[in-house]
Amino acid sequence: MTEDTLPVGGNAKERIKAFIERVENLTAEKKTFADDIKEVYAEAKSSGFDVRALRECVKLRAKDAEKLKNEKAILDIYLNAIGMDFLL
Amino acid sequence: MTEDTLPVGGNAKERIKAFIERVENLTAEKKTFADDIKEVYAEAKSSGFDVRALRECVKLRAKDAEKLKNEKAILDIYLNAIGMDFLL
Amino acid sequence: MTEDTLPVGGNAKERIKAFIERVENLTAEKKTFADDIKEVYAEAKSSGFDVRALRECVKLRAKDAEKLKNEKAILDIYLNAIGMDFLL
Amino acid sequence: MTEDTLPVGGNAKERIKAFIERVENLTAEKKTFADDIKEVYAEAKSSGFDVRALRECVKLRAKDAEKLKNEKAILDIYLNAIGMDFLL
DNA sequence: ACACAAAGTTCGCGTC
DNA sequence: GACGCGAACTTTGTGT
Repeated sequence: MTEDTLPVGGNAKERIKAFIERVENLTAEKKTFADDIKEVYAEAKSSGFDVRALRECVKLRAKDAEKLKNEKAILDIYLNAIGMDFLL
Repeated sequence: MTEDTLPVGGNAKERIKAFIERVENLTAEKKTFADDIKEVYAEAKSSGFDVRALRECVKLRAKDAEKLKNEKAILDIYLNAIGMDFLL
Repeated sequence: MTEDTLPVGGNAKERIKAFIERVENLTAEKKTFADDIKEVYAEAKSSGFDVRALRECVKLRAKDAEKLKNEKAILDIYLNAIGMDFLL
Repeated sequence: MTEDTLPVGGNAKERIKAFIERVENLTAEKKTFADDIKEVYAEAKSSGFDVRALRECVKLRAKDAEKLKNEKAILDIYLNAIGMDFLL
């Protein structure tokens, strides 16, 4: 019925279903943690902390410190060039 | 030194660190599952299946069937209007 | 002051500023059209048309017809495999 | 043929086509400028400038200076809290 | 609070 | 093999 675009065999349907279900299960697990992360930020916010800054910290901590220093050094040059020294 | 933008108290630093670490831990867990999902698709692909179609199936299954039918009905009208009947 | 990360020369600052301003001007123009597009959709919506379907049509029209037919054929096989025949 | 989901009238097809074509034309214009922006960055890069920093400058300049100062002040507090003082 | 829309990030692909 | 390009997904912000 459907040759040529599928690794034929009578069980192609079953295999397709199996792949999809595996993805769905994993996606559900993943969502769990995504929701947990949101909760943490919500808790932080309701405690008076700045969520934007927290997110930024997380992002920065995920990067290599040396690379970070380099990038900051370069950016500072450019910021100075355009007169935005107040961000240095 | 830093009052006013933080829920003061000498332990603000510790609380900030705690929030960030909780997020980082959850993010790591989340990444685990994201990676697993990729592996499933990679396995499917190397088995000869079409990853794009699989992804689309997953996306469609996540939606409500009735809503899906509705949307398809409307889209078909529009596709017909612009002469793309071969997609019906 | 800034050696090594910049194509030196006393006018590096000016060149940086010039690049940035060129980008900003082009960005402003680009935004004009982005806004116009939004207006078109808003007008369509307020005329009773389905914006989602319109967006989908635009996306589909931007693709090659042959490729589109192929993709649809494959997707149909997969949808059939998972019993979502009502989307065929 | 298609009543109920459309602002009926025999010219619904024409109106749909018109909306889509307007969007397509505007999209083409928009793409022109997007391409121009890329060219500017490419030129800057081939002149030895740091594209990442230039993009960052553009982004920062688009924001309100006061808000920027505020955000930086807050972020600095948080960075200090987590011991990333080298980014101050 | 929910959905829609916008932005940023990531991934896969084609090119050189 | 790397680089840039374009598409897709995720996440964030907003408006209802």
